[in-house]
Amino acid sequence: MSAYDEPERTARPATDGQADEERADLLGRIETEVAMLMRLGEATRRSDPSAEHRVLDRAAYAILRHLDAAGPQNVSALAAYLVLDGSTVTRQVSAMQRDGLIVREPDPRDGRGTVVAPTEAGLNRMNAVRAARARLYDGILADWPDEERRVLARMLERLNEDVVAHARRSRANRRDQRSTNEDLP
Amino acid sequence: MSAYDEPERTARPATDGQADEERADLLGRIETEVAMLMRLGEATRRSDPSAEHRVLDRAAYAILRHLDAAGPQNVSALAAYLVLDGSTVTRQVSAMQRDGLIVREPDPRDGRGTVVAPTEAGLNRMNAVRAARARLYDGILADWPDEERRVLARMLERLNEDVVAHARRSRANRRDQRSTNEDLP
DNA sequence: CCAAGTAGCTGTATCTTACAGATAATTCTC
DNA sequence: GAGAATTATCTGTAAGATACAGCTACTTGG
Repeated sequence: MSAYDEPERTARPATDGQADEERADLLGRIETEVAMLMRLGEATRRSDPSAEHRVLDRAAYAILRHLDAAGPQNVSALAAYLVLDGSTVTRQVSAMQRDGLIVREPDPRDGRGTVVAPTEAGLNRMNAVRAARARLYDGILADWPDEERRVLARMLERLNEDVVAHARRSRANRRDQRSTNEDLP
Repeated sequence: MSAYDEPERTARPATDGQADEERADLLGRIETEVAMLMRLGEATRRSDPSAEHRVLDRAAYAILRHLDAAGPQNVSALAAYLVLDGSTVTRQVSAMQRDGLIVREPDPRDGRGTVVAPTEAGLNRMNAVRAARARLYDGILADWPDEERRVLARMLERLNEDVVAHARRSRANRRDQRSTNEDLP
């Protein structure tokens, strides 16, 4: 955890000020664009005239996708994968159960746990939403040649990997700090 | 709504089925990653140990950036640029005024309007946040060589342009529909 | 000068998520 | 094993971000 405290870069060869500036500018551009993209998220979904986006909450969709891809899971595993608080997953899962999208059963291997599995209806709904979103992005990226789309996909995948990794690291850090603080009073 | 029942792909020229499939898969990947990135937004900001992110709301930051880049503006112009509802901007701007980040003056050229301008304090705050975010992204992208970062920035910029264009188009569409409907009854 | 349109504001509602605390079950330690 | 520490889930509550509908004040085109 000490690699974390250090701003990771102290004295630096003064030689290459211009390159440094370009690096800083790049970060600024990336930061700006990611912020914009995140802010636009809701607007984009709402802008989808096909209304399919309304049938699944953000987290619900992500949960179904992950259950589909990785099989039945308990709440904690979902929360960890999705970088969400357990309480959030619990609530989403409750709503999804009410709507018949998933089933919840006690974990046979751990009496505290609950295993969540998608239902047929849940998977159908997910696929419908997925298709609608694909159409939406096909519209947004109408002018992009395939090669560019491939590059975009690759970049986003790598970015997300690193964002997730970073979020997990920081979250773990914060947990540690909290429990350390609790010792002090 | 009938497109909904169909699993999205009926008879289709069998000629190029493979390329089509790859295109669909690409869209799926992009859709997945954008959704994930948007969902991660809050987590990422919260994960920033430097806490600067707390001092500015999402929209407040975007507003200051735009005021900085494009000069004083009235509320509507800000809303249009940021793809936000006017009421949202109004509220943000009120809070920002309370906090001394911007000043609001009647528009000399239009008695209905209000011109919003950043204060020194506002710009300082924005720059602090910007720097903190740049640090954050430098950490997230620690393993990325400059060339990759450049590609990422370019891709995100183009994606956002198209997302914004699409959101505006759809928004206009919806407005038209609404007013058309109003005529009917 | 009046009708139609526009800018901004306020009330209210929705969605998404987190943190803190409670409960129950599990695992570790001696 | 008995008690302590840990973990999984759930519930209560709160905060942030944003939109839509309706209001007032102002502007503008005939």
